[in-house]
Amino acid sequence: MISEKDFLAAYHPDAYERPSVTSDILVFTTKQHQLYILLIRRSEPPYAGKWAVPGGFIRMNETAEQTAIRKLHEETGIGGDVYLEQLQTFSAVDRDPRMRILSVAYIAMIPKNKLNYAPGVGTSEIALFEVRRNENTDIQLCSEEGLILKNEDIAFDHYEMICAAIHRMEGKLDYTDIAFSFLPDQEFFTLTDLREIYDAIAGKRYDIGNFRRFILNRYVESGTVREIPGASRKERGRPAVIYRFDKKKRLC
Amino acid sequence: MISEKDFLAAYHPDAYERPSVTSDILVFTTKQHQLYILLIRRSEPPYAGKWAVPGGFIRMNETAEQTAIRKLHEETGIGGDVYLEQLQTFSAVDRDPRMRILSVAYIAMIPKNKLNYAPGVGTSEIALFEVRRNENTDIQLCSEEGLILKNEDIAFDHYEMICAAIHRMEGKLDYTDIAFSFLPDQEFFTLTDLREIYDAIAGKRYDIGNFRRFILNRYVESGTVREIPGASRKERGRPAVIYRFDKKKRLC
DNA sequence: GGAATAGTGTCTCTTAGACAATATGTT
DNA sequence: AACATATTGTCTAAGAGACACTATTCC
Repeated sequence: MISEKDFLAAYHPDAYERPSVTSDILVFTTKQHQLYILLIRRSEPPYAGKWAVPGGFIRMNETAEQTAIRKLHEETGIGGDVYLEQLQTFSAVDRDPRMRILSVAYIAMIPKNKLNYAPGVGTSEIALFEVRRNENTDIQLCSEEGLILKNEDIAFDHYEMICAAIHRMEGKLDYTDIAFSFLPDQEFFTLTDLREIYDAIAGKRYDIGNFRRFILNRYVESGTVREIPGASRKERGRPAVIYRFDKKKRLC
Repeated sequence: MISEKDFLAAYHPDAYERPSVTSDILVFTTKQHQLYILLIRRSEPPYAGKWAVPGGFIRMNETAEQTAIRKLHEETGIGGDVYLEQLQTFSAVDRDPRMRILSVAYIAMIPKNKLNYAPGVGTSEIALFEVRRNENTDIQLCSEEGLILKNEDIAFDHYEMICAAIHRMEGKLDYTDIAFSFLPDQEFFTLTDLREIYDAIAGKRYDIGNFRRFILNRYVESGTVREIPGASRKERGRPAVIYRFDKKKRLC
C-alpha cells in the first residue's frame, strides 16, 4: 500500500541529523511548611561534582512521560503511582556541552512518605534540598547539612528548570488541586495537613480560618473533599476532623 | 582538554536510535468577537486531504522556537515579530504513522492585520477556521465556505493540540496580558477593540462597563495601559478614548 | 487550670456581574 | 432630534485577608 513517493516522503528527514531527547524530572516534596526538591550529584564530566535533576534518554518505544517514570526509578529507586505534570521543553542549542540534546521536563509531586530513595544507576549521591525564596526573587537550595546551592552550583540549565517549576506550582496552587498530590494519605487527612502543603508551595503562611473556608467552599459542594465522620487521630490539642479527597469528583 | 572518558560518555547515546523532533505552530487570530485558527491542507499521505497545523523538523543549530518561526514563514509566508508561547510537547509513540516523531507545539498569537499568508513550501492550501465551542465542550472548526472540521478531519494528534491550545489561552486570558498580542496596533487601540479580543478568546461576551473597570484597574496603575490624550478615530457614535499598551511595564 | 491545637464569627476591602443612567459624537 | 456607541454609576454578591473568639483535647 505504500507508494515510492510515500516512502521518500517518510524517509526524507533521515537526511538530517537528529537531536537526542531526554526527559528530566523535578521531584518535589513537602515537609513542615517547606518545599523540597530532590537532586543527584554528578560524578562524571561535564559538570562533575555539580548537582542535577534526574533524567535520561527517551527510548523509541516509550513516551517522554514513561521515560521520566523509568529514569526516576532507575536513578533513585522511586516508583509506584507518581503524579507527573509536564513542565516545558528546553531546547537551547548549547544547553549540553557534549552535543545537541532537547529535554522534556516533568514535575513530580511526591508525598514525603512515598519518597524512599537510594542512589541507583549512574548516581553517586542523592539529597533533598529545601527551596528558599529570597525577597529579590532568586531561589536558593539548602541541604540538611547546610550546603547552599545557587545557579552556579547546578548543572546544565537545571537551575532554570527548577525556577520554572516552582513558578508553575505557585501559579497553579490556588486554582487547581495539585496540593492534594503531596498528601501522605488522600483518604485520611486534616485541614492542617493540607495547609502545611499550601504553605510549602506558596512560600507563605495561610491564615488558618480563611484557609478552612477556602478549601471547604471550593471542594465540599462537588464532593471532592468529604468529612470522614467519627475518624480522628491522636495528637496534642483538640482533635481535628479527618477528610478524604476524591480525585474522580474533582472539577477541572 | 577532552579525556577519553568524556569522549565515551559523550558518544554513549549514539548507541541508541533517536527520535525525530518537530515544532508545530498553532496560529490563532481574532476577528469580530471570534477566534480563528490557521490550518494547512495536506496533499501527501499520511492524512492526505486532511487539515493540519504548520510545522517541521528541528535543525541542529536552532531552538525549537526558532524552528517554529522558520517553518511558519516557509509554509505560510507569515513572518515578522510573532508572539510565540510554548504549549506542550507531544510524544505518543504512534502519533506519526511513518516513524517516531516528537512534537514541541507552540501557540502563535497574531493580529489579523499581520496575518498575510499564502501557501508555501509543501503546502497546497491554507485557510482560517472559526473556533466553535459547543455546550458539550467539544470543539468544531468552521471555514468561511461552511466546511466543518471535527476530530476525524484533522491530521495526526493536531485536534488534541488545538483543544489544549484553546484551553490554555482561555485559562491565561484573565491573569495575563495575552489578549494584547492580538491587537492590530498596541500603540493605538480602544477598549472596544480589546474587548472583542477577550470575547473571542473566552467564547463569551464581556459586559462593556465591567470590562472597562477590569482593564483599567489592572493595567493603568502600573502604566502598562495609558490613555493617549486627544487621539481619536472616526467611527459611528461617540468617539472612544485611545489607549496604548507598554509591554515593558507589564507586571508578569 | 493551662497549654495546644481546631474551628467559628465578624469586619473590611476588593472584585465581578447585572444593569441603569448619562455623555458625545454622526446623520 | 434620532441613533449609535462610549463612559460612568449603582447595587449586589462572592471571596480574601485580618483577627478576635470559642471549643476540645491532654497534662
